[in-house]
Amino acid sequence: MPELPEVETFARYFASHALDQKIVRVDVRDERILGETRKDAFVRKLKGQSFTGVRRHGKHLFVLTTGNDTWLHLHFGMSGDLAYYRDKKDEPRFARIVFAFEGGGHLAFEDMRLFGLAEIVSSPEAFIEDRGLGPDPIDPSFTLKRFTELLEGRRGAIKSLLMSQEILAGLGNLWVDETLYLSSIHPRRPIDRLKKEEVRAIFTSMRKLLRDVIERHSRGAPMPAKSLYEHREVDARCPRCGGSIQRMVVFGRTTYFCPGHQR
DNA sequence: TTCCATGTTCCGCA
DNA sequence: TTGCGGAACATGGA
Repeated sequence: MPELPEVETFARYFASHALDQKIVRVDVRDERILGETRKDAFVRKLKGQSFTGVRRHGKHLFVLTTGNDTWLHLHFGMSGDLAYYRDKKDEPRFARIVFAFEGGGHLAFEDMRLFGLAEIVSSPEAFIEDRGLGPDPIDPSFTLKRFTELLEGRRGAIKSLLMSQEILAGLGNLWVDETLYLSSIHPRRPIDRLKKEEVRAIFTSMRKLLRDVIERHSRGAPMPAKSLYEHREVDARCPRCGGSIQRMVVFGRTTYFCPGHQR
């Protein structure tokens, strides 16, 4: 379940379970999760090291190791997850990489659909630069002014822009829909026809939503009953305006919205 | 059996 | 140059 709030949750999980323990074994169960990286090189870089800290940018997680200039980069694709456990019988079914630590703990990087990626990178900054990723929307330095600048001179549907990682890094299909639902903006609204106060509404709703979802994940709390998330179904009744939830395709993705209040 | 899935990339077309 | 539609990737789950 990996968009920005989920990856932030993974980052915290990683930090609270898997830091400062010597990696005694690296089991790559399916090499396809390594992308272009060769398995022996991957194992050589990590075995005998410890993880010492985590960082996140958008949907990307970076873990610093005691090796010089060695960061583990994880992307969770559509179905990636982390699981820390001591007893081997608790290993997840779709574990693709298992790190075994001195002391008996294990961290599995699981990913049923294999769209995820694990690789070694020299630094998060270099990776972000190479990939051309946009700013992270909950970074303190990301302001309404910067958001407004991102929209300048652009055309097309607002949903497409919010989904584009080179513009803004971290939102995906679910939380873009939720952001626009909260902002009362139609997913296909042309960017150049957004009023100033609508841009502000999107910015505010997006940041509040992302922080709220992270907080809910940390408590294991469900989304509010009035969220679109709980009503992603054609003809469901909109809990905000009583309208009828509809579905369409935008940016190649199934999009739920309420035509009653999203204009 | 068929459709759908929280992501990304590549290609062709306008 | 920008934006968009479609397909591909891999593997379930309903």
